[in-house]
Amino acid sequence: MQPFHFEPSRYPEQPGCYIMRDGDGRILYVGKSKKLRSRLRSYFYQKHDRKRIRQLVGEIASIDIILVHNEAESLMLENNLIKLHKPPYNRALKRDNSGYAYLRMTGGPYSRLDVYYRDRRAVKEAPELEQGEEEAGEMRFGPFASARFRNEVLAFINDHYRLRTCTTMPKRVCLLYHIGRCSGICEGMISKEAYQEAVRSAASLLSGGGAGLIRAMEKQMHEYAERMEFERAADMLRHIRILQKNPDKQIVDRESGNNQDIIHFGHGNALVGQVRKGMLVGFGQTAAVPERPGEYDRFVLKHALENPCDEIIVNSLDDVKNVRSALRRAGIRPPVITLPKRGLKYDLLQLCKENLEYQLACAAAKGL
DNA sequence: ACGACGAGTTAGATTGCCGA
DNA sequence: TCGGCAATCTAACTCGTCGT
Repeated sequence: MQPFHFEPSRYPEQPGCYIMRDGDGRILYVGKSKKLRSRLRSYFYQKHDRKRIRQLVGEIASIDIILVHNEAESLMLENNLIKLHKPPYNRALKRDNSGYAYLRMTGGPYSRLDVYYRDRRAVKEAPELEQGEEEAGEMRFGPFASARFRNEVLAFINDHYRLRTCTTMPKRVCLLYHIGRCSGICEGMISKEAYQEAVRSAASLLSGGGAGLIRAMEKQMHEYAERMEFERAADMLRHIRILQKNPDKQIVDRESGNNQDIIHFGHGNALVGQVRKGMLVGFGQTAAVPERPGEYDRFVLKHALENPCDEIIVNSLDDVKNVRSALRRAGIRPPVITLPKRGLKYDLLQLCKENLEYQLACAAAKGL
Protein backbone atom coordinates (compact mmCIF):
# COMPACT_ATOMS: atom_id res chain seq x y z
CA MET A 1 0.00 0.00 0.00
CA GLN A 2 1.12 3.53 -0.79
CA PRO A 3 2.05 5.39 2.40
CA PHE A 4 -0.43 8.14 3.24
CA HIS A 5 0.81 11.54 2.14
CA PHE A 6 -0.05 14.16 4.74
CA GLU A 7 -0.70 17.69 3.47
CA PRO A 8 -1.17 20.06 6.43
CA SER A 9 -2.82 22.75 4.32
CA ARG A 10 -5.75 20.41 3.62
CA TYR A 11 -6.75 20.44 7.28
CA PRO A 12 -8.25 23.42 9.06
CA GLU A 13 -6.99 24.98 12.29
CA GLN A 14 -10.51 24.51 13.67
CA PRO A 15 -11.92 22.25 16.34
CA GLY A 16 -13.26 18.94 15.14
CA CYS A 17 -12.93 15.20 15.03
CA TYR A 18 -10.74 13.18 12.71
CA ILE A 19 -11.47 9.67 11.58
CA MET A 20 -8.53 7.64 10.32
CA ARG A 21 -9.31 4.81 7.93
CA ASP A 22 -7.29 2.02 6.37
CA GLY A 23 -7.20 1.01 2.72
CA ASP A 24 -10.50 -0.87 3.03
CA GLY A 25 -12.24 2.10 4.60
CA ARG A 26 -12.27 0.52 8.05
CA ILE A 27 -12.10 3.01 10.90
CA LEU A 28 -8.74 2.71 12.67
CA TYR A 29 -8.87 5.61 15.04
CA VAL A 30 -11.13 8.48 16.06
CA GLY A 31 -9.63 11.54 17.73
CA LYS A 32 -10.53 15.10 18.46
CA SER A 33 -8.67 18.35 18.60
CA LYS A 34 -9.11 22.07 19.12
CA LYS A 35 -6.78 22.60 16.17
CA LEU A 36 -7.10 19.75 13.71
CA ARG A 37 -4.10 20.65 11.57
CA SER A 38 -1.65 20.87 14.48
CA ARG A 39 -2.95 17.68 15.98
CA LEU A 40 -2.72 15.69 12.75
CA ARG A 41 0.71 17.14 12.04
CA SER A 42 1.97 15.60 15.26
CA TYR A 43 1.18 12.13 13.87
CA PHE A 44 3.22 12.55 10.73
CA TYR A 45 6.10 14.84 11.69
CA GLN A 46 6.90 13.64 15.17
CA LYS A 47 9.01 10.66 15.99
CA HIS A 48 6.87 8.22 17.89
CA ASP A 49 8.50 5.78 20.25
CA ARG A 50 5.19 4.08 20.84
CA LYS A 51 4.76 1.09 18.63
CA ARG A 52 1.01 1.47 18.45
CA ILE A 53 1.22 4.93 16.95
CA ARG A 54 3.90 3.97 14.43
CA GLN A 55 1.72 1.06 13.41
CA LEU A 56 -1.40 3.26 13.19
CA VAL A 57 0.37 5.87 11.06
CA GLY A 58 1.58 3.10 8.78
CA GLU A 59 -1.94 1.83 8.17
CA ILE A 60 -3.67 5.15 7.50
CA ALA A 61 -5.06 5.45 3.96
CA SER A 62 -7.42 8.36 4.45
CA ILE A 63 -8.56 10.82 7.09
CA ASP A 64 -12.11 12.15 7.33
CA ILE A 65 -12.82 15.37 9.16
CA ILE A 66 -15.97 16.46 10.96
CA LEU A 67 -15.91 20.14 11.87
CA VAL A 68 -17.64 21.32 15.03
CA HIS A 69 -18.09 24.69 16.72
CA ASN A 70 -16.11 24.25 19.91
CA GLU A 71 -14.14 21.91 22.08
CA ALA A 72 -17.12 20.63 24.03
CA GLU A 73 -18.72 19.46 20.82
CA SER A 74 -15.55 17.77 19.62
CA LEU A 75 -15.26 15.93 22.94
CA MET A 76 -18.84 14.68 22.82
CA LEU A 77 -18.69 13.81 19.15
CA GLU A 78 -15.45 11.88 19.57
CA ASN A 79 -16.94 9.99 22.46
CA ASN A 80 -20.04 9.10 20.44
CA LEU A 81 -18.01 7.98 17.43
CA ILE A 82 -15.68 5.81 19.49
CA LYS A 83 -18.57 4.11 21.26
CA LEU A 84 -20.28 3.47 17.95
CA HIS A 85 -17.36 2.24 15.87
CA LYS A 86 -14.96 0.87 18.49
CA PRO A 87 -11.86 1.67 16.45
CA PRO A 88 -9.05 -0.81 17.14
CA TYR A 89 -6.49 1.90 17.97
CA ASN A 90 -8.68 3.78 20.42
CA ARG A 91 -8.11 2.65 23.93
CA ALA A 92 -9.57 5.53 25.84
CA LEU A 93 -13.35 5.92 25.83
CA LYS A 94 -13.95 2.51 24.24
CA ARG A 95 -15.58 0.94 27.23
CA ASP A 96 -19.28 1.54 27.22
CA ASN A 97 -19.34 2.91 30.70
CA SER A 98 -16.56 5.39 30.12
CA GLY A 99 -16.53 8.91 28.84
CA TYR A 100 -19.16 11.49 29.38
CA ALA A 101 -21.86 10.69 31.81
CA TYR A 102 -25.06 12.28 32.96
CA LEU A 103 -26.39 12.78 36.42
CA ARG A 104 -29.65 10.97 36.93
CA MET A 105 -32.34 11.57 39.47
CA THR A 106 -34.05 8.23 39.76
CA GLY A 107 -37.84 8.21 39.95
CA GLY A 108 -40.03 6.86 42.71
CA PRO A 109 -40.63 8.09 46.26
CA TYR A 110 -37.04 7.53 47.39
CA SER A 111 -35.17 9.18 44.51
CA ARG A 112 -31.45 9.30 44.55
CA LEU A 113 -28.98 11.12 42.35
CA ASP A 114 -26.43 8.94 40.60
CA VAL A 115 -24.11 8.84 37.64
CA TYR A 116 -25.70 7.55 34.52
CA TYR A 117 -23.83 6.34 31.45
CA ARG A 118 -25.82 6.27 28.32
CA ASP A 119 -25.36 3.08 26.33
CA ARG A 120 -24.24 4.51 23.04
CA ARG A 121 -24.16 1.08 21.37
CA ALA A 122 -27.94 1.01 21.48
CA VAL A 123 -28.04 3.71 18.83
CA LYS A 124 -26.28 1.54 16.32
CA GLU A 125 -27.14 -2.01 17.22
CA ALA A 126 -30.72 -1.78 18.36
CA PRO A 127 -32.20 1.57 17.41
CA GLU A 128 -35.74 0.37 17.99
CA LEU A 129 -34.98 -0.73 21.55
CA GLU A 130 -33.32 2.02 23.58
CA GLN A 131 -35.68 3.82 25.97
CA GLY A 132 -35.56 0.45 27.73
CA GLU A 133 -35.74 0.47 31.47
CA GLU A 134 -36.09 4.17 31.98
CA GLU A 135 -37.97 4.57 35.22
CA ALA A 136 -41.03 6.78 35.40
CA GLY A 137 -40.22 10.22 36.74
CA GLU A 138 -36.53 9.78 36.06
CA MET A 139 -34.61 12.91 35.10
CA ARG A 140 -31.22 13.32 33.51
CA PHE A 141 -28.82 16.21 33.55
CA GLY A 142 -25.78 16.62 31.39
CA PRO A 143 -23.74 15.28 29.72
CA PHE A 144 -20.75 16.39 31.76
CA ALA A 145 -17.46 16.62 29.88
CA SER A 146 -15.43 16.56 33.09
CA ALA A 147 -15.84 13.63 35.44
CA ARG A 148 -14.24 15.58 38.24
CA PHE A 149 -16.65 18.42 37.87
CA ARG A 150 -19.59 16.04 37.56
CA ASN A 151 -18.59 14.28 40.76
CA GLU A 152 -18.23 17.60 42.53
CA VAL A 153 -21.75 18.60 41.49
CA LEU A 154 -23.04 15.17 42.54
CA ALA A 155 -21.37 15.43 45.94
CA PHE A 156 -22.57 18.98 46.39
CA ILE A 157 -26.17 18.14 45.59
CA ASN A 158 -26.19 15.01 47.76
CA ASP A 159 -24.63 16.90 50.65
CA HIS A 160 -26.69 20.00 50.29
CA TYR A 161 -30.05 18.28 49.96
CA ARG A 162 -29.11 15.32 52.15
CA LEU A 163 -30.30 12.84 49.53
CA ARG A 164 -29.74 9.17 50.14
CA THR A 165 -26.77 7.66 48.30
CA CYS A 166 -27.29 3.98 49.16
CA THR A 167 -28.05 1.66 46.23
CA THR A 168 -30.35 -0.54 48.29
CA MET A 169 -32.29 1.01 51.13
CA PRO A 170 -31.09 -0.25 54.49
CA LYS A 171 -33.53 -1.02 57.29
CA ARG A 172 -31.71 1.28 59.71
CA VAL A 173 -30.05 4.63 59.21
CA CYS A 174 -26.37 4.47 58.39
CA LEU A 175 -23.36 6.55 59.34
CA LEU A 176 -24.21 9.25 56.78
CA TYR A 177 -27.35 10.08 58.71
CA HIS A 178 -25.43 10.40 61.96
CA ILE A 179 -22.94 12.83 60.47
CA GLY A 180 -25.72 14.89 58.94
CA ARG A 181 -25.16 14.02 55.31
CA CYS A 182 -28.31 11.98 54.75
CA SER A 183 -31.84 12.78 55.79
CA GLY A 184 -32.47 9.21 56.90
CA ILE A 185 -35.48 8.60 54.71
CA CYS A 186 -34.94 4.86 55.11
CA GLU A 187 -36.00 4.96 58.75
CA GLY A 188 -38.55 7.73 58.25
CA MET A 189 -36.41 10.42 59.89
CA ILE A 190 -37.84 12.80 57.32
CA SER A 191 -41.35 12.73 55.85
CA LYS A 192 -41.82 11.44 52.33
CA GLU A 193 -43.19 14.86 51.38
CA ALA A 194 -40.19 16.75 52.73
CA TYR A 195 -37.82 14.34 50.99
CA GLN A 196 -39.69 14.76 47.72
CA GLU A 197 -39.45 18.51 48.14
CA ALA A 198 -35.66 18.24 48.56
CA VAL A 199 -35.51 16.08 45.41
CA ARG A 200 -37.56 18.64 43.47
CA SER A 201 -35.33 21.50 44.61
CA ALA A 202 -32.19 19.59 43.69
CA ALA A 203 -33.61 18.72 40.27
CA SER A 204 -34.62 22.28 39.53
CA LEU A 205 -31.17 23.52 40.51
CA LEU A 206 -29.56 20.94 38.22
CA SER A 207 -31.84 21.58 35.27
CA GLY A 208 -31.35 25.32 35.63
CA GLY A 209 -27.61 24.73 35.61
CA GLY A 210 -25.41 27.79 35.26
CA ALA A 211 -26.29 30.77 37.43
CA GLY A 212 -28.49 29.05 40.00
CA LEU A 213 -26.00 26.27 40.59
CA ILE A 214 -23.19 28.79 40.94
CA ARG A 215 -25.15 30.81 43.51
CA ALA A 216 -25.90 27.71 45.56
CA MET A 217 -22.29 26.56 45.38
CA GLU A 218 -21.05 30.00 46.40
CA LYS A 219 -23.33 29.97 49.42
CA GLN A 220 -22.00 26.53 50.33
CA MET A 221 -18.44 27.78 49.89
CA HIS A 222 -19.02 30.60 52.40
CA GLU A 223 -20.46 28.08 54.85
CA TYR A 224 -17.35 25.95 54.54
CA ALA A 225 -15.19 29.02 55.11
CA GLU A 226 -17.17 30.00 58.20
CA ARG A 227 -16.77 26.49 59.53
CA MET A 228 -13.00 26.83 58.96
CA GLU A 229 -13.11 24.07 56.39
CA PHE A 230 -10.82 26.01 54.08
CA GLU A 231 -9.75 23.10 51.99
CA ARG A 232 -13.34 22.27 51.05
CA ALA A 233 -14.05 25.94 50.44
CA ALA A 234 -11.06 26.24 48.12
CA ASP A 235 -12.13 23.11 46.28
CA MET A 236 -15.62 24.48 45.85
CA LEU A 237 -14.21 27.76 44.54
CA ARG A 238 -12.16 25.90 41.98
CA HIS A 239 -15.28 24.20 40.67
CA ILE A 240 -17.28 27.39 40.69
CA ARG A 241 -14.54 28.88 38.49
CA ILE A 242 -14.87 25.97 36.07
CA LEU A 243 -18.62 26.44 35.89
CA GLN A 244 -18.23 30.20 35.48
CA LYS A 245 -16.05 29.69 32.46
CA ASN A 246 -19.32 28.41 31.07
CA PRO A 247 -18.59 25.06 29.45
CA ASP A 248 -19.22 25.64 25.75
CA LYS A 249 -22.71 25.09 24.61
CA GLN A 250 -22.70 21.92 22.60
CA ILE A 251 -25.23 20.54 20.17
CA VAL A 252 -23.84 17.16 19.15
CA ASP A 253 -25.14 15.20 22.13
CA ARG A 254 -28.54 15.87 23.60
CA GLU A 255 -31.06 13.95 25.65
CA SER A 256 -33.62 13.72 22.91
CA GLY A 257 -35.10 10.54 21.63
CA ASN A 258 -35.73 11.11 17.97
CA ASN A 259 -33.77 10.45 14.81
CA GLN A 260 -33.11 13.50 12.71
CA ASP A 261 -31.49 13.92 9.32
CA ILE A 262 -30.03 17.31 8.57
CA ILE A 263 -29.81 18.30 4.93
CA HIS A 264 -28.00 21.40 3.80
CA PHE A 265 -28.20 22.52 0.19
CA GLY A 266 -25.63 24.91 -1.20
CA HIS A 267 -23.09 25.44 -4.00
CA GLY A 268 -24.95 22.92 -6.17
CA ASN A 269 -24.53 20.19 -3.56
CA ALA A 270 -26.20 18.62 -0.57
CA LEU A 271 -24.74 17.17 2.59
CA VAL A 272 -26.70 14.94 4.96
CA GLY A 273 -25.91 14.77 8.66
CA GLN A 274 -27.39 12.13 10.93
CA VAL A 275 -28.57 12.61 14.50
CA ARG A 276 -29.57 9.37 16.20
CA LYS A 277 -31.30 9.49 19.58
CA GLY A 278 -29.97 12.98 20.06
CA MET A 279 -26.38 12.11 19.13
CA LEU A 280 -24.72 13.48 16.04
CA VAL A 281 -23.14 10.39 14.50
CA GLY A 282 -21.64 11.86 11.37
CA PHE A 283 -22.01 13.33 7.93
CA GLY A 284 -22.26 11.55 4.62
CA GLN A 285 -20.58 12.47 1.36
CA THR A 286 -21.64 15.51 -0.62
CA ALA A 287 -24.07 14.81 -3.46
CA ALA A 288 -24.51 17.04 -6.49
CA VAL A 289 -27.94 18.71 -6.53
CA PRO A 290 -28.60 21.29 -9.24
CA GLU A 291 -29.89 24.66 -8.01
CA ARG A 292 -33.15 24.46 -9.95
CA PRO A 293 -36.75 24.71 -8.72
CA GLY A 294 -38.02 21.35 -7.51
CA GLU A 295 -34.60 19.70 -7.26
CA TYR A 296 -34.29 20.17 -3.50
CA ASP A 297 -37.80 18.76 -2.98
CA ARG A 298 -36.95 15.77 -5.16
CA PHE A 299 -33.75 15.15 -3.18
CA VAL A 300 -35.56 15.29 0.18
CA LEU A 301 -38.36 13.06 -1.10
CA LYS A 302 -35.90 10.44 -2.35
CA HIS A 303 -33.90 10.68 0.85
CA ALA A 304 -37.00 10.23 3.04
CA LEU A 305 -38.12 7.23 0.99
CA GLU A 306 -34.77 5.50 1.37
CA ASN A 307 -33.96 6.60 4.94
CA PRO A 308 -36.95 6.67 7.27
CA CYS A 309 -36.45 9.01 10.21
CA ASP A 310 -38.53 11.11 12.61
CA GLU A 311 -37.52 14.52 11.38
CA ILE A 312 -35.79 16.16 8.48
CA ILE A 313 -34.14 19.49 9.13
CA VAL A 314 -33.40 21.29 5.90
CA ASN A 315 -32.28 24.80 4.94
CA SER A 316 -34.39 25.20 1.83
CA LEU A 317 -37.42 23.60 0.16
CA ASP A 318 -39.92 24.79 -2.46
CA ASP A 319 -43.06 23.06 -1.25
CA VAL A 320 -43.06 21.24 2.08
CA LYS A 321 -46.71 20.19 1.78
CA ASN A 322 -46.08 18.63 -1.58
CA VAL A 323 -43.15 16.57 -0.28
CA ARG A 324 -45.22 15.34 2.64
CA SER A 325 -48.20 14.36 0.51
CA ALA A 326 -45.93 12.58 -1.97
CA LEU A 327 -44.54 10.53 0.93
CA ARG A 328 -48.02 9.72 2.15
CA ARG A 329 -48.98 8.57 -1.35
CA ALA A 330 -45.93 6.31 -1.30
CA GLY A 331 -47.32 4.74 1.86
CA ILE A 332 -44.79 6.27 4.23
CA ARG A 333 -45.62 8.18 7.39
CA PRO A 334 -43.92 11.45 6.55
CA PRO A 335 -41.32 12.78 8.98
CA VAL A 336 -41.63 16.22 10.50
CA ILE A 337 -39.96 18.63 8.11
CA THR A 338 -38.49 21.79 9.61
CA LEU A 339 -36.76 24.78 8.06
CA PRO A 340 -35.34 26.45 11.18
CA LYS A 341 -34.24 30.07 11.20
CA ARG A 342 -32.73 30.08 14.68
CA GLY A 343 -32.17 27.87 17.69
CA LEU A 344 -30.62 24.45 18.11
CA LYS A 345 -31.82 23.01 14.82
CA TYR A 346 -30.52 26.04 12.99
CA ASP A 347 -27.15 25.50 14.68
CA LEU A 348 -27.15 21.90 13.45
CA LEU A 349 -27.81 23.16 9.93
CA GLN A 350 -24.93 25.62 10.24
CA LEU A 351 -22.65 22.78 11.30
CA CYS A 352 -23.82 20.82 8.27
CA LYS A 353 -23.15 23.85 6.07
CA GLU A 354 -19.61 24.24 7.39
CA ASN A 355 -18.88 20.57 6.77
CA LEU A 356 -20.36 20.78 3.27
CA GLU A 357 -18.14 23.75 2.45
CA TYR A 358 -15.12 22.01 3.89
CA GLN A 359 -15.78 18.85 1.84
CA LEU A 360 -16.24 20.92 -1.30
CA ALA A 361 -13.02 22.85 -0.65
CA CYS A 362 -11.16 19.54 -0.25
CA ALA A 363 -12.65 18.19 -3.48
CA ALA A 364 -11.65 21.37 -5.28
CA ALA A 365 -8.09 21.16 -3.95
CA LYS A 366 -7.86 17.56 -5.14
CA GLY A 367 -9.12 18.52 -8.58
CA LEU A 368 -6.39 21.12 -9.06
C1' DA B 1 -16.30 -15.46 47.32
C1' DC B 2 -17.81 -11.50 45.35
C1' DG B 3 -18.77 -6.90 43.92
C1' DA B 4 -18.45 -1.99 44.98
C1' DC B 5 -15.54 1.55 45.96
C1' DG B 6 -11.51 4.60 46.48
C1' DA B 7 -6.53 5.76 46.25
C1' DG B 8 -2.57 5.60 43.78
C1' DT B 9 -0.03 4.68 39.51
C1' DT B 10 0.79 4.30 34.62
C1' DA B 11 0.39 4.88 29.82
C1' DG B 12 -1.47 7.41 26.33
C1' DA B 13 -3.54 11.68 24.20
C1' DT B 14 -3.31 16.45 23.51
C1' DT B 15 -1.62 20.99 23.68
C1' DG B 16 1.71 24.69 24.12
C1' DC B 17 5.83 26.46 22.96
C1' DC B 18 10.04 27.38 20.51
C1' DG B 19 13.46 27.59 16.95
C1' DA B 20 14.14 27.18 12.05
C1' DT C 1 4.23 27.04 8.48
C1' DC C 2 6.95 23.23 9.85
C1' DG C 3 9.15 19.92 12.98
C1' DG C 4 10.05 18.56 17.37
C1' DC C 5 10.10 18.48 22.45
C1' DA C 6 8.14 18.81 26.92
C1' DA C 7 4.39 19.62 29.96
C1' DT C 8 -0.11 18.57 31.20
C1' DC C 9 -4.13 16.04 31.69
C1' DT C 10 -6.83 11.99 32.27
C1' DA C 11 -8.66 7.31 31.14
C1' DA C 12 -7.36 2.94 32.31
C1' DC C 13 -5.43 -0.04 35.25
C1' DT C 14 -4.00 -2.09 39.81
C1' DC C 15 -4.56 -3.08 44.32
C1' DG C 16 -6.37 -2.98 48.92
C1' DT C 17 -10.48 -2.51 51.88
C1' DC C 18 -15.04 -3.30 53.22
C1' DG C 19 -19.67 -5.05 53.49
C1' DT C 20 -22.77 -8.68 52.14
